[in-house]
Amino acid sequence: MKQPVRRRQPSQARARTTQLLIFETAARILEEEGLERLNTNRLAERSGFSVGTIYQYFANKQAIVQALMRHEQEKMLAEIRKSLMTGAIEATPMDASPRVRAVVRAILGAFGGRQRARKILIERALQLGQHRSLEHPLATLTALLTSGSVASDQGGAFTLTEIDAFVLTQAVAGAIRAALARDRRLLKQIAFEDALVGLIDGFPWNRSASSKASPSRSSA
Amino acid sequence: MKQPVRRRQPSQARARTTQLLIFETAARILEEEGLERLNTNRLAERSGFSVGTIYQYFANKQAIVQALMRHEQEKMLAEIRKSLMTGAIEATPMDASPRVRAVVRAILGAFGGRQRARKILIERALQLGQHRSLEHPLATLTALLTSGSVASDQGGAFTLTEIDAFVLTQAVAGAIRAALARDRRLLKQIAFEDALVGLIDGFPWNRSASSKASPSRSSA
Amino acid sequence: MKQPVRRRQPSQARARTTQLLIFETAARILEEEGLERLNTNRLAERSGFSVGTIYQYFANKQAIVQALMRHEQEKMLAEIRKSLMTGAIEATPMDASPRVRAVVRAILGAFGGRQRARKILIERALQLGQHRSLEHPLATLTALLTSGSVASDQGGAFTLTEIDAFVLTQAVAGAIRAALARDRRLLKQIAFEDALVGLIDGFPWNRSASSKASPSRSSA
Amino acid sequence: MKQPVRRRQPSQARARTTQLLIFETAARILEEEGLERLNTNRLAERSGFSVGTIYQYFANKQAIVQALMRHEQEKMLAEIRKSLMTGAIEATPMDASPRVRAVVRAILGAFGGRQRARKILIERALQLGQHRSLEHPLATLTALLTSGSVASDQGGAFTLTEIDAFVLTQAVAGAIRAALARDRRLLKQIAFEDALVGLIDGFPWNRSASSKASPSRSSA
DNA sequence: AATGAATGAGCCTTCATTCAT
DNA sequence: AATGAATGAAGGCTCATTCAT
Repeated sequence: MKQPVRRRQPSQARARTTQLLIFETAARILEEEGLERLNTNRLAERSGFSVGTIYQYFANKQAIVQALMRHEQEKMLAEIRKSLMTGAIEATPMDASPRVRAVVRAILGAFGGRQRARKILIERALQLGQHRSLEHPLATLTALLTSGSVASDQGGAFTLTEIDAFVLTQAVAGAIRAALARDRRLLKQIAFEDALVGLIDGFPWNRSASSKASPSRSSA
Repeated sequence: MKQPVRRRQPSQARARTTQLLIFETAARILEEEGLERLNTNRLAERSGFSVGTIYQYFANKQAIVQALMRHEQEKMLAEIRKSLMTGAIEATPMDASPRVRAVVRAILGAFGGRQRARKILIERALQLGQHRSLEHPLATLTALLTSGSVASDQGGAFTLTEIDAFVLTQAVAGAIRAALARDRRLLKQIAFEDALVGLIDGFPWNRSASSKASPSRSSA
Repeated sequence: MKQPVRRRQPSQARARTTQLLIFETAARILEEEGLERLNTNRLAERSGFSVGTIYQYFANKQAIVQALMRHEQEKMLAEIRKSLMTGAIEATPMDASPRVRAVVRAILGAFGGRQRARKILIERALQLGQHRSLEHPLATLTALLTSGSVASDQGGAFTLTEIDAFVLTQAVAGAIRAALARDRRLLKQIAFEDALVGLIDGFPWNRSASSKASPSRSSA
Repeated sequence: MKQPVRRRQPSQARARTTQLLIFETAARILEEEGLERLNTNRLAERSGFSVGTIYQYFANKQAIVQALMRHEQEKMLAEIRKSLMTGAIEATPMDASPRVRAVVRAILGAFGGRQRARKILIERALQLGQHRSLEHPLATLTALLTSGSVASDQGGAFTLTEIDAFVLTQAVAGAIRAALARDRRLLKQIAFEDALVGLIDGFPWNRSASSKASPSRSSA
């Protein structure tokens, strides 16, 4: 209904900080009070900024939620990227592939661990038919996985076929989504993390790297 | 401030019709426009009744949604009951157990096939912590399954243990819930129906009856 | 369902003005149209502000009425305080104590002379069981009367015992309340004012200043 | 706004009963739930009649309240009349004039002892500027008192001047009204009744009948 | 005579958004 | 850049009143 007003492209450091604080506040409200209580006045109140300021950065309420979603996805991707590059975490003893676990942790720890907020944002994105934007980080992850820049735990670099990468990422995303839909506390349980690690770790990509596929799986 | 006002228990035929029309309209709005657009004014507008009339049947907005949920559940249960009693549907050729398929169809066809509405209502019930009320129809179904009144396709009556019935019903409900969470169009695909039929049909209940492996399947 | 929302503490000059204008309008509606017509829409209409603005200052309708009551009481108290300090008014010839008359005028002139509004507000406060808050200004007045800071017309400062002050203030309040209950036009008649002045003036407190009259009282 | 619809003049016994039951219910609601809760739907619910029936007897809500007021006043007058005629009550020992006490009791007992309802009705009548209708029963009482048909306790019949009757009735009405305004529980206290009896009994009418006026009063 | 389903104006309240400062 | 007072559309709900049965 409104002509889209050009919003300030935050270039200054302060401006960027302001935006981050708004995101942080919004996520907190979502997590603690729910979607219904996320209104611009409350956001202004809890963030310490005035409504006016908020509207200096976002065209409208919807834009806030969408930008928050994108922001969290980007944070998650950055974490995953880092994990893939370094793979350096305190590995659980007997852990087949610490790098895989690092990725899983990055995914599960996304949205600052705020699972209620995560659920709400995903739900909302689906509602608005933004399946695409939901898949975007997955696509990026897929690109990473297939780019050949990933070092295997056995020392050699390896790549996934696109199909394999797709299936793998969708499977992980699906499991998380289902857990959110059923009981979001699942995401904080180590058994759930283990299951995901197992899922990824058991995937043929590792095996194919070591050139020995699991027979039981191939017969499945 | 207000004490919950007793609402008219519709006794006249007209009143009952009105209530059903309100339900129908609410479900339609849920399906076509979403939860956010389900407000009393819109409901009045689309149903053709005035707001006042609506409030003669429901104490408040929340009560409408809850009553709708209960109503749909009851309709579903009635359908299931009927299917279990007669089992007479146009069986798909090669169908092992037409009765099972009838039940599955009743479940999948519940909510008038309005899967978005179904999803919203389930979501909301879970949000309100009404896991109990969600399980109520399943419990009833369980009772039916364990009551011994169900005639097997092989001619003899048989019963499920409570545990088995619980697992079976929860499994079906879980599959449906997951499908709703992921892509509600799934529920309309024959493959999904087949999978559910397979799930139920393959369940040990049949086997235990003939105490060997399922003959119905081997005959399929 | 709602937790009481903190309303803006008006800090800017404009905000304060707005609040006063809302009070003024509310009082006018009460006086001219009665309690039943005091609704937020009408208040918005007559004040020239929007409903939204009104709700930026008051949590709900009830809060408006209560705040108005408190506001009028405070105005009255301020007037009384001033009268007690200066006592300088154009004294009616033969007037024993111009200061007393000033106080009486402050009391009678309270609520901007809007006696219908005054009656409604008092009635309502009593209905809500807020006898306490009704007595608060009287208590303050009592404190003033017993604080010793009041200069007598005969030159010496004097004080009332708490009991005497209580009786005196209650008597005045009672007379006014009764007049409001019977015929609020009474409050505008000079004879009524005279009667109150006589009541106060004839009260032993003056006499005790001249160190004769009832010794038992002065010793109290 | 509406053309005044002719309402049924209740001629049948049942109709009269219906009307009385409506009155009774309205009074009860007023007493127990207050003016705000006196709405036609509630009235229908509590009386057991349908709204439609109520509207068969009263043109609108206002008419109900007014008719109730009139009805209660008439009941009170009838009681007074009876008291004046017979004077036969179980007289308290030492009671100067049992007839006077009977009248006082009739007045205080009016409205079925429902003082909250009484206060509301009086308040409302005043609000609507119906001072006239409020005075009507008093005028009738005055007429009774001046009609010479009242037998004195000393045996001879006597009469009041119109002025005296006016003052007397207004005084009593005023005391009651003030008591209602301040604390309606007063009306149920025997001391209050005593005070009224004393007021009436001490009035010169009795004395003048016995041709000895009270000296203290003449000096007043 | 009686019923009660239906009506809808009107009230309270919230919140996204604007704009003067 | 930031503020926050002001706006008003929109939504929940009540209740006096009508009318078909």
